[in-house]
Amino acid sequence: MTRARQAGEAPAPEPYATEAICGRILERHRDTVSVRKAHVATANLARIIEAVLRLSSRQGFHETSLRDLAKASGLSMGGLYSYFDNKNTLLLMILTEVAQTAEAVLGNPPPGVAERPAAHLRWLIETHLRLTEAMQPWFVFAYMEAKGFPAPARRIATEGELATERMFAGVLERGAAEGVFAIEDVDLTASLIKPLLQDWYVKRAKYRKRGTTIERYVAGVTDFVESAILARPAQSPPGSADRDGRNPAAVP
Amino acid sequence: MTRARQAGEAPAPEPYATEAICGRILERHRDTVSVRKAHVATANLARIIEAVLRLSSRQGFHETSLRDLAKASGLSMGGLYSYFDNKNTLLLMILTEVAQTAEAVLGNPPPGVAERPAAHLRWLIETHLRLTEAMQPWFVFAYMEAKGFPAPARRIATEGELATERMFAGVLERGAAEGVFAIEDVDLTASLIKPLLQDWYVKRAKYRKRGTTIERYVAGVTDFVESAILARPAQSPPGSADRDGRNPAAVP
DNA sequence: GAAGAAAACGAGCGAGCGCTCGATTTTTAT
DNA sequence: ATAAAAATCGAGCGCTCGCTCGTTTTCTTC
Repeated sequence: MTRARQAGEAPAPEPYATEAICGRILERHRDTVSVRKAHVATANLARIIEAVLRLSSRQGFHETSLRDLAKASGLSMGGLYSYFDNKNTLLLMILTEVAQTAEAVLGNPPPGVAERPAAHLRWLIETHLRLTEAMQPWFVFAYMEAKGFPAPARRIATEGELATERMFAGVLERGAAEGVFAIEDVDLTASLIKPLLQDWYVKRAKYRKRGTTIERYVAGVTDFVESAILARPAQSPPGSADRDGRNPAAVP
Repeated sequence: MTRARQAGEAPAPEPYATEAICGRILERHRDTVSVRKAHVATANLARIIEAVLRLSSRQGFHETSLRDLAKASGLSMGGLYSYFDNKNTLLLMILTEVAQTAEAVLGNPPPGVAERPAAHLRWLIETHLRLTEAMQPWFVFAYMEAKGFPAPARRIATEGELATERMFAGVLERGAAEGVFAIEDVDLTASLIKPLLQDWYVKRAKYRKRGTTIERYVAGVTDFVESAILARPAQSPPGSADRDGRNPAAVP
């Protein structure tokens, strides 16, 4: 996904800065961006996307008019259309970048990790949380704005989600086969881990207000998940203890 | 919240049918609804809300025009305005109903349950899941559409969420004090349980496609949470096992 | 079944939307 | 310095939006 930089160009010190990400977007959309000088195009695209992420987080993408966006990004109405051919394309640029980045980062565990399910699971949790922290506005946007759009945009978002869920399911499967994890339903368990990770960026404001650090959250989720699924050799299987409180459902 | 019905009126057999809920909404908004005959108003309000929930789930509330809504509900443009004074009020009607129902149902455990934390936690999980299942379109709407709206609507939604989270924190706190639960950080754990419950209605389509029943999901979440937090007398505390795979974060 | 009240109707209003395109400014090359 | 090319500009177009209000239909009552 990330291409090697040309010699002489300064190496990006911060690969998840808006400008760096927009460089990658530009490569993927050279045909829709009519501005040819790369550094100008990258800088302006970064201002546009920074603005659209900020405005959309407040009022939603649909409710963000191109006039608002022009004002916030410092370009004119017509100027914007040098960077995308219509508003939907702008949305797709962001969604595909998020999906591709997530797949590229989470799909490449460091050597030695993938072989040990317990370590791999740990790495997936921590890396997922740190990636979404570094690109928080992007992931929130993808999560919130994917709904209610023409099929292609929706597809990209849900496919991306399923892809990472499948990574978790794969690790759990291998761990269960090796006897490291004790899991009844692998797919369901993978489904339950996903929202624990999404909560960190979807409800970021709540955790910020409480002063919860990412280190604390990583540790909390890791402990929670491991306590739930790690095989405990000298003990009865989970779910068999404390079977008292079975109450009739209050809702018919 | 639910008032006693007048004698002679048929008792509602299904308290979470759209019509029944709309009856309650009507009581709360008698002043904004100009139609005076109760059964006419209830029926039409139900058709309006059923339509707006359906259309919004596809395309979002903002993107649902009142012309679409008029067509889908079988009323005219002007007719709609006999039931709300502006589009925002319609949104607030739904949000407040969801928040009030959740608080009323979850805040009233059957006698005997609230005294035993383990049973109370179980009841909260199952009741939350069954309530959101019975009112799924309502909860999805509240979750998805609360963003990007004037402060009051946003407030209602986030307050409702925090209220139920506090119920969980309370139970966990009591259980930890009694030694039934082994929990390091009660507030963080309560925060982690919430998204497990929300996932059931937010990603309902995924679970439907997989054929996951609500019974299966209730059991899965209950086991997952209990395995993570139930005190295990004859064992080392959670988080101390398998501390090998600590890897450096891949994301700076 | 006629008269009054209640409810429903839908064309029309101003405003704001996404998008275009000829004019203008800035950059590059000679 | 100047001309060609690239980039930017912003008023204007057609359209849809939320909302109104005089008219028509339906229901109630005697």
